Amino acid sequence: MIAAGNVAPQYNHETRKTMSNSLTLSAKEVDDKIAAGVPYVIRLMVPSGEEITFTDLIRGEVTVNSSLVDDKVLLKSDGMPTYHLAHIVDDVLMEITHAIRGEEWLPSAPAHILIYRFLGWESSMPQYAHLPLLLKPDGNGKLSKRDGDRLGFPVFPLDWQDPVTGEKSSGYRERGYYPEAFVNMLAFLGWNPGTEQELFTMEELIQHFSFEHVHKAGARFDPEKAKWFNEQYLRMQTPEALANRLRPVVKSKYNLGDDDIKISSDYLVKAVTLLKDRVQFESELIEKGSYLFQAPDVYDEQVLAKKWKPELAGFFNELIENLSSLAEFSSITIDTVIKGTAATSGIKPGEIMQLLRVFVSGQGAGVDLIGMLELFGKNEVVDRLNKALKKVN
RNA sequence: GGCCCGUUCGUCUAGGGGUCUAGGACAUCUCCCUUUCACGGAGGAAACACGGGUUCGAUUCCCGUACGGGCUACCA
Repeated sequence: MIAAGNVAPQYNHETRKTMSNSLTLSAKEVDDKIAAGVPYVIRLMVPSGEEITFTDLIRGEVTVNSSLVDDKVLLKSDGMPTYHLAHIVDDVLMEITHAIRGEEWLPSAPAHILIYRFLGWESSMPQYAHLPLLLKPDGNGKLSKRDGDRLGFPVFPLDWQDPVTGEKSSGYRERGYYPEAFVNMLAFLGWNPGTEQELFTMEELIQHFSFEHVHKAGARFDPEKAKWFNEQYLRMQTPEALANRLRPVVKSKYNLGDDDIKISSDYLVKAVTLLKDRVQFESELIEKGSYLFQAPDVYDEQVLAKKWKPELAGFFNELIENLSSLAEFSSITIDTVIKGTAATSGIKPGEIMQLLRVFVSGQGAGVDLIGMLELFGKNEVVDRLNKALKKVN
């Protein structure tokens, strides 16, 4: 089993007879070489023409003829074991019951079975399960870390920098995926519960998982579905929890004081409630809802070009006045005032609703308008309206 | 190239001889809701790779072909 090996293509039961190794050299020659410090490796001597059968929990019985298995290196010339030897020793010492790994290990599994056998450890051999691989969303081949940054989704759980190449890869956590969503999404790539339930907690996953329901073919990764899982978990968060996590972000982004109303629980919870069902990530709360925390400086040009007419100034001034005189500033009273003012001015609500939204938020589309006005409160709304009117006139 | 594993809507998949007119989800399309955009609701389009068997009957079992994936390192 000892070979003075360099690069050796196809080192197996056939070719080893033609190589310089402990099988072809005399015992003395071998001893001399070792004594002389000639580097060597120790290989597994695979028998020829033997059927090796093992049970894979996912694929059932797999049979391979040993002649097809090559003489794997077990101990490298530096004395370190290869994975082939190491994982077996580890697993036996740790009393591992199930060896679950990717399908790329399937071809070397027969060699592993042989090692257990030769070591007399067959009775402590774990059960093997070879999981299907994750494939690229586009093109061919298995998913690799490069695909992630190329296509804009993470591949690793956490941000990671290759210590050798210095190459950086973004992680799920840093991209804002909930750990629960990540686990749930991953579990469904290749496995399914056999029911129509898709959202599983870790406890449910542990309870329901079974190898029989693992699909055999590789699964093409779908970034859209991954986002969908996160969206589902975001929906499950309470507005209070989201508000608490949003507070420091809003505070520092807009440089707010500790007692600023915009980071009060009341304001934040209402803002989050308005935003919650429109986003997939917590980071979008502030990206898509920035106008809830800061009055706009720019106003949607397209909407303005299409809807704004100088004649409307009178109406908006009147609206500001009517809103100002409101004793109770609630969605019901706000709604009534807007419709009422429009009616007395002979203006259809359709003409001014979107303008109102743009004046107050800068954007042509967004969260519920009336709810947003109520959230702002009377003074803020009046201020924003005056500011906007000054700008468009 | 050789060997191993696989193949149901665009994608993830259910289904394991008749109940399949093949189910769900993501994505997509239409409509409703909403004086916005989303969300939500309703509906639509969309698949058993192909060829041989076996069988009264194959998406389901067997074989072949095609295609896909993996392995083929003193890496895991």
